[in-house]
Amino acid sequence: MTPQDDTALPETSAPAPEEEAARHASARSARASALTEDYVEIIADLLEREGEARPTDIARRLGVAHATAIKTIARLKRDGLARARPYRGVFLTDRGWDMARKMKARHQTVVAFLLALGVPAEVAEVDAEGIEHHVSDATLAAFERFLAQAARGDGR
Amino acid sequence: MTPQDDTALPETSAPAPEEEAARHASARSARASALTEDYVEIIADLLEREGEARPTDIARRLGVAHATAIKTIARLKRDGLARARPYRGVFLTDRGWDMARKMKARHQTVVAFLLALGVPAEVAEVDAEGIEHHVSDATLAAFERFLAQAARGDGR
DNA sequence: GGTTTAATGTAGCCAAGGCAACACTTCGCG
DNA sequence: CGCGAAGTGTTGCCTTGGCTACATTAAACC
Repeated sequence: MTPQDDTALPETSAPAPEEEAARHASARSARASALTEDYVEIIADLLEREGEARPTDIARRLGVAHATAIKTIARLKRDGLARARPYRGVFLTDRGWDMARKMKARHQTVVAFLLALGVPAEVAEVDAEGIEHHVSDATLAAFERFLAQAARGDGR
Repeated sequence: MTPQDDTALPETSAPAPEEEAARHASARSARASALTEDYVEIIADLLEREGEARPTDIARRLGVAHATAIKTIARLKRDGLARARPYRGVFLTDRGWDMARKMKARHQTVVAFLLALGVPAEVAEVDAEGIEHHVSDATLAAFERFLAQAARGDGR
């Protein structure tokens, strides 16, 4: 109940009301797509690795009950990202594949970036799972610049 | 159905099932706390800046209807993060202030880090809003190391 | 002091994303 | 070929986090 922390910080300037609202709206929307992106990414991975994506495997990978996965898959179908026929596995539409490719690249970049920063591998994987959905193209590009530079020998 | 995974592709290695599920569970739970953290952060900011935090202002900052804010505030109360009496504004408990301080520091670090990486200011603000909720202590520490190093003159 | 206006609160609706319980297909194996 | 196990699908329930519409309270201004 006591602020007490007014420790002479450079006092961030007062927020511009509309802009802050817009930022939060944007973060909310990213949060909303995050699950969809996870599903698509996992389905793509299963299709590539195993040749098929079964609801139970998807659920297992996500740590969720199979009923939940099936319900979400229905939404993916409704939204034109996946196709599926009863008992026949799940497939991606072209749009689904596009999203999957994008997310896979993004995931790899984020993980590589965190590792390059010195974050322990297990932590990097966990954090990347959350961060990847909130990284804009501009920030992703900055990550890549950093990686390229680090690869060039850190010297710059 | 065909394993075929012996091919020694440089491809990311097959996921460890339980671990991946745990990672996703972790990301889901971070997603769930994100909203709470945003509310607490904003309430703290309003209290420090204006001396009071009114539901309408909170709602405006978040870009949601006031009814939504009020409902969420009730949840914060239920969870022991805030206190509020009808028509008397919202206050934070000690736990609420703890969370607020943590999130504020985290936010500032993430923004500073992105800026240092060369991300444009507006983008950094937007991305930070999403990223800050998914950055573990270890990763935050890595961000701080980077900042310190950059401050020391980039050369290292 | 009464009236208008702004803020606050309440109610009811919706979609998402969880779950458990139950029913129905498929498929592998004896 | 049949049967049982594993996978799939359905149902109904819960909580969150949005919304609108309406009711109520507090504050501001004659």
